[in-house]
Amino acid sequence: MDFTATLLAWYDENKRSLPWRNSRNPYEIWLSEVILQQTRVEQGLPYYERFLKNFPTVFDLAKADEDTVLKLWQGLGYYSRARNLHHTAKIVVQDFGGIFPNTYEDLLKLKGIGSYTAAAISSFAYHHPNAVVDGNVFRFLSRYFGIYTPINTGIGKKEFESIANTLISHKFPADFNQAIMEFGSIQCKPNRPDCGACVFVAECIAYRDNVIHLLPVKGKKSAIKDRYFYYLYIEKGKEMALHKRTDNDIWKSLYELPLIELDSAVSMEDLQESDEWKRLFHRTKIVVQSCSEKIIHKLSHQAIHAVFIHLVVKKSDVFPSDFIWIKKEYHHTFAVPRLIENFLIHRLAKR
DNA sequence: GATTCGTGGGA
DNA sequence: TTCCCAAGAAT
Repeated sequence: MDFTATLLAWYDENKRSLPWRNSRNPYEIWLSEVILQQTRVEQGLPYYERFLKNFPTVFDLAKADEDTVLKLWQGLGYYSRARNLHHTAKIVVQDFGGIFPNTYEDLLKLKGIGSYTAAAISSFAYHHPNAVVDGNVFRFLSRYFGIYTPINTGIGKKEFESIANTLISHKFPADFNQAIMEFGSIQCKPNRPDCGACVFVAECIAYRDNVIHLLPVKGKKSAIKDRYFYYLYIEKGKEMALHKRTDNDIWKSLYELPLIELDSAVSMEDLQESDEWKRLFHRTKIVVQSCSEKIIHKLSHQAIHAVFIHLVVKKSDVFPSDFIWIKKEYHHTFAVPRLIENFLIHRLAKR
């Protein structure tokens, strides 16, 4: 058997049953692919079900508020995906009458759709022979062919896409793409794959050379930056303050507690000497109720050192206009980062 | 083209 | 504890 026949035979025997498989609805495929970007199937699956239930069609998604979309996305991370998803839904409805583009090139023009997702939609929905290259495909092909080009470079990406596009079955492009990703995910795993059970072991260059654990090659990752967040849980009667993040930074468009960010860890005394603290509270006498232990929230490239400070202020106190005052019991209707959600649910609920 | 965008699970 | 990394894309 040749490569494709071997792969498709393996897939037929070993494929998982997943809700977006066998769908040829471009909206459902697009939704699943965006949710699954840099996300494990098990983590993304419940989000896929919820999105499809709340937004059965692209028209439903297009007419929703961005805040509603972000709330449904809460906890999944990489929130630009949700904003781009919503933006693209509106484009598809307004410019294309709700019909998705059906070529790789036109799909690539949409926000949130890169080379992988364009290939996925064009092959799964329209059976066009565009090869998907995700992390699973990088790993499998780098080992099978013994390729040491770093996969996280432009050169590497082009090289592997070129190879995948020469391999892809023109008769079964959708099944081929599903199969090669499934194979990388289930059989050609990152750690200690069971090469004795592999249908490609006889031809695998990395196995022959005993370098399975060295492939794929990746360039070094950038350093982790430390940041120091002092979050203010400000109570004013039955209300509390929130703030919406708008900068091009982590958690853009999500809500959070009012924040003082400093460039180092400081004591409560020093915090109250900071310019931002004075700007917020110079005209009022606030009462500091309590202060949490430092919580270290780890992201891919940042470590957030967070402290939550509980304050009580008077009805007459005035604060910046970008503060949003909400009834305390409504906090769960706002999309917030996990760090904030954990505080609101666990710490706050204990009172 | 190197960096930056979250979160959670497993070794 | 720490590190890796998972159906990538935008800048």
